Amino acid sequence: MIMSEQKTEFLKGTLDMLVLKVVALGPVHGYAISQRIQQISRDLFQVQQGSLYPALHRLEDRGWLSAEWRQTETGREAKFYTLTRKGRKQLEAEMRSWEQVSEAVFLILRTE
Amino acid sequence: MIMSEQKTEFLKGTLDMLVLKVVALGPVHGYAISQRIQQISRDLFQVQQGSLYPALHRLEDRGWLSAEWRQTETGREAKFYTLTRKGRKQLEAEMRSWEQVSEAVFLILRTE
DNA sequence: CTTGCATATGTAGAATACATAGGTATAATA
DNA sequence: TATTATACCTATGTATTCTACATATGCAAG
Repeated sequence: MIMSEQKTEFLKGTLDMLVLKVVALGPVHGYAISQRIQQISRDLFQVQQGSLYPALHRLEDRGWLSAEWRQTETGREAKFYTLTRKGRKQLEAEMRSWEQVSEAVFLILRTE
Repeated sequence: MIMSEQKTEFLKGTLDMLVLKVVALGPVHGYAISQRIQQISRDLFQVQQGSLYPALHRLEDRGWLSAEWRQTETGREAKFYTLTRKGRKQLEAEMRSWEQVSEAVFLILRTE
């Protein structure tokens, strides 16, 4: 994941959660996932293909996503991903975890 | 860094910033840094020594921290770290970056 | 019709950071 | 005296991600 002209470190570990979240909005193929993440984040995040596709396979292997070849609106073959029930639970857990972490980080950053 | 009974992924990349921030509060030795991070985060974060000391050396190598052997209040020798000017700039940059990232992450998580 | 672009998926190799697990040594305390 | 808390350190393994590359299709412009 790239942050335009910025350090990317903070994103480590969030990719899976962000992908799960985008898929949770409805079945999508990989390419569209990276576009949506970029759009919603107002161009701050840009998921590289070399990060995205391994991540999708990883999430599928873990049973959090299921995949199916379908046609896109433009008539092309693409692999559409859907969130499984297990994936939804995982997403919820990760979101709770993220909130706790970001809160604790802010606690430390605010300390004087 | 450990999160009690939770996933640690989200912390990746934040360790340096948190360490810089704690050192910014005043000169401290490594062992105390890990304790403060744990205290301030209300036991959510627990920095392992195998993560902390390499991180301190990394930050020192980059010129963000300077180190000096002194005596602790209990009369023991310990390596006290101070934030350099370069380190302060780095910390400020990382904090700005973190805020942007966490905001963008929330943007995506909130999307419906 | 062919050139180029956006779309779409994938892998190999390297970099990085962190955790695990081990080690040394001293002061305090039981 | 033995154990615990303090205080430092490194070697190794692993997971994630980036860089770079490879492949292929649909469509529009010329």
